Amino acid sequence: MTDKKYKIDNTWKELLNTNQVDAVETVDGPVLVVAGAGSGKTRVLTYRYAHLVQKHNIDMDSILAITFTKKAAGEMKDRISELLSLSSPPVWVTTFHSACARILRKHISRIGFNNSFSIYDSQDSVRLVSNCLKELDMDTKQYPPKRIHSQISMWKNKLILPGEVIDEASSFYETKIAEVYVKYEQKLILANSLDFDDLLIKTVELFNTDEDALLFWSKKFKYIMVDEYQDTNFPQYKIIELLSREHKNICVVGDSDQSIYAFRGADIRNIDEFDKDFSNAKTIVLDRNYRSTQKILDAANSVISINKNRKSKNLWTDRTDGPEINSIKFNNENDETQWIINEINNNFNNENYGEIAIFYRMNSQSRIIQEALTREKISYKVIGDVRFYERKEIKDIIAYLTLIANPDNEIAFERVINVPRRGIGNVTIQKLKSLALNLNMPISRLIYKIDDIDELSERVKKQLTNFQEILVGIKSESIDGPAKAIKSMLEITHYEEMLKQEVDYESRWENVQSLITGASEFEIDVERDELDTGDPYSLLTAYLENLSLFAATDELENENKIILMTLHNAKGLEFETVFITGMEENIFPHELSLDDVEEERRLCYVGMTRAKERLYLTHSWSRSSWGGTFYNPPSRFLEEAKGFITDIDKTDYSQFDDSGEENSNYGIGKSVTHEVYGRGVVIEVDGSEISVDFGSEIGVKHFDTEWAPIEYE
DNA sequence: TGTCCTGAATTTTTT
DNA sequence: ATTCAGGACA
Repeated sequence: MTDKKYKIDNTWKELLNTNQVDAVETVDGPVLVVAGAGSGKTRVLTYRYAHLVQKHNIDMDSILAITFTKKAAGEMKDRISELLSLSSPPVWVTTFHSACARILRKHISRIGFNNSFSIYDSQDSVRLVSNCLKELDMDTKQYPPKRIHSQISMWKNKLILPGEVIDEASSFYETKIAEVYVKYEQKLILANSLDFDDLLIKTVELFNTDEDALLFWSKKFKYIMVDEYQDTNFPQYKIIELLSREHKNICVVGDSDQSIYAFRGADIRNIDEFDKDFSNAKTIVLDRNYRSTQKILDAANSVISINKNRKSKNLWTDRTDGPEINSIKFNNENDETQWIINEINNNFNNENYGEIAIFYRMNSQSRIIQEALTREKISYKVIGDVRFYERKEIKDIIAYLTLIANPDNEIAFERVINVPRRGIGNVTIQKLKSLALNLNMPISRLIYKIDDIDELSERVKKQLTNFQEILVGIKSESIDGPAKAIKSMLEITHYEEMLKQEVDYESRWENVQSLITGASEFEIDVERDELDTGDPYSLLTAYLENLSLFAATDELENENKIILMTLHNAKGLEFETVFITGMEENIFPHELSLDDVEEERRLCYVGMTRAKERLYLTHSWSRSSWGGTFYNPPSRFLEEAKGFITDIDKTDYSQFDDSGEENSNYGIGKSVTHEVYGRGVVIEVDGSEISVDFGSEIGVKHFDTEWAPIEYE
């Protein structure tokens, strides 16, 4: 969609319908915009923003525009920048979490934290839970850290404190988890760190306890807009309620049919009760769909209408023409993927790949699609794929930087104290841990006091001193910013030499190089006036925050690449052609979500309504995962769309058969073909274990020749 | 302290 | 199918 530049001369009104214009022009007081799928919600929000700036002369620093995902925030920034011809995007068009991070960077000291706090991502948080369990002598089998963490997160989102949980625990199990919660909170404080939930909760706490801070921020933001309001949770509701107290110019936009985040505490109540929470609220309904054909709307409506307790909406469009929606059945996921690629090749070329999106329920489903696209040399982009930042080499480097910015970060410390190997083993770490526990100080602080610790051998003390010197060395160069910090970390720790020992050294080193590139770009882009000038490491801190809250891979540019993403990530976007894959029971709806199928159904509705022209729903008779093969019946959502979709049977479309051949003569340098990865070269043989290099895009994979689907050429 | 081996876990969705 | 953590052993 190309928006014309916003001009004050009212020509912009020609692009909008009456209700949309109303939503743009109603700037004062509470406004609820009920915006159905494809009703031009983003356009309304961006024009409203432009209108505030141009017509009402509102400073951009006084407008807070909140979206849910990093991707949505990026989209909105781009479109506003285009409308207003800005050279750099407005700072306060952002996600809840990063808005809160920014607020807390300024004022968190007022509630007893240090402004240089670290942000723990989910991985870090789960690790911290794991540490708590160990300290409490609890079995991680009986108490899986991941599940415990999500329970803790649920409590936190309801603003229930550890003490209250302890008091009200009704079972032994609950008491035990409550104890973990207590410890977890203590450890976070000790580590001067916040988890994702804390970013919201501490902001609420700040506003509730510090009148000045609340006044500062609620006076600052004269206008507040919140997108995807149906997905706000309780702390988020609190934050906007508090922030809008002063000016009361709060505009929320949402659609309860598209609420898909209940699993992380989103509460539809927030949007349903908006007019009770904010008195004299005006409601504007956008029910004209500009995106999809009637066929697509009919099918989507048919599915969503199954949900009970739903305020029914009447979305309409004048696009009565359009191709059929096909529901296609395959033998297995390889055929499914291959057929999709052929269909793409028949209808598209590299000029218009950008119009295609492939959706799936969970990220793991994307692997096979990526591999097939790579093999076919079709350019694609995976959205929301955080794996880059989860790679070991990247996490290691980030951990060093984190430790510079916040020496109290326990998780980062444990990660790198012996990476690269420097002879500090588990025994030493355990000693340091129990010592730290006794002294109630972060383990990372201890290394500055090693001379006072008698339990350690001279050799270990020397190694610890060495580690401390490494940190000091990196720190002195980190003032120049993250890129320099990374380079000096690599140099001082001889990290590359360690990587050279790995079989896939080259692709790992490439990752390191792109991390440095990203850091340099960040240094150019960053809003320097937003930084805390009192802190010499604020540039580094900002970079780290950017990493944990905005992955660089998340920008959705017009690159003419096929877009791959989860259904959750698809919200708010639109494409000419959409494939929704894996339409099978237990996949979608996912087997772990069967207790809330209505939410899965909304997710299906969101996915279907992304399509403008052409929608494909595909499913497989069999699918392999966990090294086994599973047979799931077609998704119930296909049945629910019956009458509006056309079934096609492609189970005779056999591109892949299962004839496995035994091979015995593997040797270094031989070419092999892998069923999934394609051609590669054997680079190492060790008994029945071989390593195969599939080139720079796929990298080196390790197989057991007894099992791997490999053939000699 | 480091290495090798075995067995278990992995896969829900996002910040 | 692949990776990872923990335990035994060098």
